[in-house]
Amino acid sequence: MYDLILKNIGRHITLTKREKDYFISKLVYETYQKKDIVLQPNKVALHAYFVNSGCLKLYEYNDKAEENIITFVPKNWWNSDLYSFLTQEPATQYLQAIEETKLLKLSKQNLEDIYIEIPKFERYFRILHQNSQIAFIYRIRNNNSLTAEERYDEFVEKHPNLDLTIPQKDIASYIGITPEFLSKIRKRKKNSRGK
Amino acid sequence: MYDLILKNIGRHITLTKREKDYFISKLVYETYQKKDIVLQPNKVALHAYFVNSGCLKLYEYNDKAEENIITFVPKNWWNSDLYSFLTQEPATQYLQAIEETKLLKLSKQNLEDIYIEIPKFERYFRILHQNSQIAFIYRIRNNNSLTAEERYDEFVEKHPNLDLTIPQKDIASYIGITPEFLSKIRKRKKNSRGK
DNA sequence: CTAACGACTTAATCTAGTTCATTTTTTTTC
DNA sequence: GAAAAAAAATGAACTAGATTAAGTCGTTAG
Repeated sequence: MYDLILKNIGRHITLTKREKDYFISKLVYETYQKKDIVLQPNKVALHAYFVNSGCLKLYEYNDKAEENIITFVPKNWWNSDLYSFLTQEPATQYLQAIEETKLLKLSKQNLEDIYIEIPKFERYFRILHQNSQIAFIYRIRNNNSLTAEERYDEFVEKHPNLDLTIPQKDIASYIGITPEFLSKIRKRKKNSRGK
Repeated sequence: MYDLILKNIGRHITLTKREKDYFISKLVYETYQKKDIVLQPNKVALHAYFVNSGCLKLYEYNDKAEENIITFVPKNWWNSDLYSFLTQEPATQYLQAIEETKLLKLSKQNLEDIYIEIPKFERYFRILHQNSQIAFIYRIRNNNSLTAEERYDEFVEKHPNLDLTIPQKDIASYIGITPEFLSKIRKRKKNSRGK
């Protein structure tokens, strides 16, 4: 149950048995079914979530009432509405299970305690945020310089498993196009492969 | 000379006099003139840079040989080619002064030493990366759901000073449109204001 | 079992933004 | 301060992708 998260942490920092136990004692295990909402706007993001199995999507509605997928949160990743979690103001983002998903949740208060008790965790999360920042820069670059088709190719390459399980419209939203246009792209691909 | 950076750090962590001196001893002060290149592809990003005065731009060329502005780095911000800095592989990004700019540079090795000597710095950079991540998510959302004109408005609102000093084509690149179209947007605005 | 709802497809039409080519303005350089 | 170079403006033609609308499957709930 805690293997995955401990292994994840172990890639960046080394913990003693006691520290591991302390950390784990701060986590709460939860299971969500497909389409269950983990976090929603107007509630405060009291927790950060680690995906032990399954997958979440993080999204928001824009002023045109369109669903806007910010990112998928697959197994072995942390996420939350980061701004809300940081400031403890109401969230603007939804976090929702796209399949049966098991989470380990960590409250803001417990995390603050952990930072004090085991400062190594500052390093752990520093590295994670640093990596995320790199990934988001990469994505902004892609959005600005690739065509929709190229972005789709990248997505499939990066998440070969997700391409099958998640609704196409969610992929479309993630790469910033309409579902209709993604459908067109796929058709184009199928034809050019077929000939 | 070190006031700005110490004040910046002081917003997140508290240092003793000795720690401040230690930290400062690891920094190197440098002045760049307008258009000087601070970092370029195929060199390794050996340093992270703190802008003490002036402003940098961080950009990359895509495969169509177009300049792609990732971000501006104004006074009081850190930056580098983060991926190269992290892995010590050759950079892919340019870091260039857009006006006379004074930098404090910190080598990867010195930073590693600082993390060991003063672990509080893990916290400092954890918070900075966390904030950056939030800002990049916000920008991805804007790129996906706002029109070019709305993005331009946001840019001007957020960087009222930059709007005047940097070339229009750089703003266009930052918000992900062609310089011609930005020119058109500006004309439209001028006309609608004038009437 | 079937109604109904959501997801996907298709196709016609439309438009925000691009491309290309030319001219004007501003900035740089010597 | 003139010449050269870079940046900005303008406008016409074009296109990637959006919008709208209709039709086809699946899947789920009753």
